[in-house]
Amino acid sequence: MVRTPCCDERGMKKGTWTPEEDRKLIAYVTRYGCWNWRQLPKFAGLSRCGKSCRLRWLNYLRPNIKRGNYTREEEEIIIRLHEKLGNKWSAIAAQLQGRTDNEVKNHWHTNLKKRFMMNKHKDSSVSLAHDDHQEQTEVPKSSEQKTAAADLPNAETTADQIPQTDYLDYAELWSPQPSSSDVSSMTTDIAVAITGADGLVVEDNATSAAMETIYADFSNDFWTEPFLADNFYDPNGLYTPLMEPECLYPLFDGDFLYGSEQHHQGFI
DNA sequence: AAAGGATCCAACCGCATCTCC
DNA sequence: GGGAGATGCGGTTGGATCCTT
Repeated sequence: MVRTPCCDERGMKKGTWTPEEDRKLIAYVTRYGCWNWRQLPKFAGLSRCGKSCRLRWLNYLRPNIKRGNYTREEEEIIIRLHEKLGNKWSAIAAQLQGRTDNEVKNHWHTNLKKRFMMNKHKDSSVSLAHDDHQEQTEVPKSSEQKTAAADLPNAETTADQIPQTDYLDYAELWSPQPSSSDVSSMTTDIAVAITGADGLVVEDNATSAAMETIYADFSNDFWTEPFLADNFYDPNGLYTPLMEPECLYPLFDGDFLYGSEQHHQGFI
């Protein structure tokens, strides 16, 4: 959204991603997987560094990314895990299905931190002893973080299973915004979302329109025309990536990837 | 209505860690 | 074991948008 497009000294484009770039990246990763981020932009026809492609995919384009408002439960998990782990955003995000570390980090800095500190300040007037404990846990030493991370609950862990502290009244930390269960948009199934099926929400920002354009484009040429990377065919098979399941759209599991007419029509 | 400040969040940067040879 | 390259992670930036005056 934000950065002014520019190029670095090697001609690599920087700044905001265009719908066309998104389309290329989605097309490539869904078809070939993210086998090598360094090489990927070259084969995908992108003038971006691999790092930028990876970030864009992981934080924005990959499937099952939940966007929009956070639920009470999600905020509770973030607060509790942040107490326990510190700024281990990836570990925290791992406990929140569909949330990225970047998004969790942003949400913490823009919403939760403020309220957390206010609450902390309020409590400090009540109990200094508790505050001391909090100072320890809020900025854990790296070794302590590692230990805590090793103790992390698995992805199925609910907020109730995470140890609570006795000095926080989480009820005062909740966002005044409506629960995301009411209004949040979720790219649980991007492929379905872009079909415009009844009852489905799309992205609530400018990119949603871009995404629709991207996938609309698919109906025109992506599934019927050879992909750009095919033009770079390497007889040694170098271009052929390992298909990493986590890099694929769930919808693409099974026959759709290979052209199921039924799925194809649903997708478009 | 306009100006200025505050907020939000996508994206970049640099360092840490992992993996492979 | 160690060096090089790839990937992951957290801190930070900065422009768009929202809010207040």
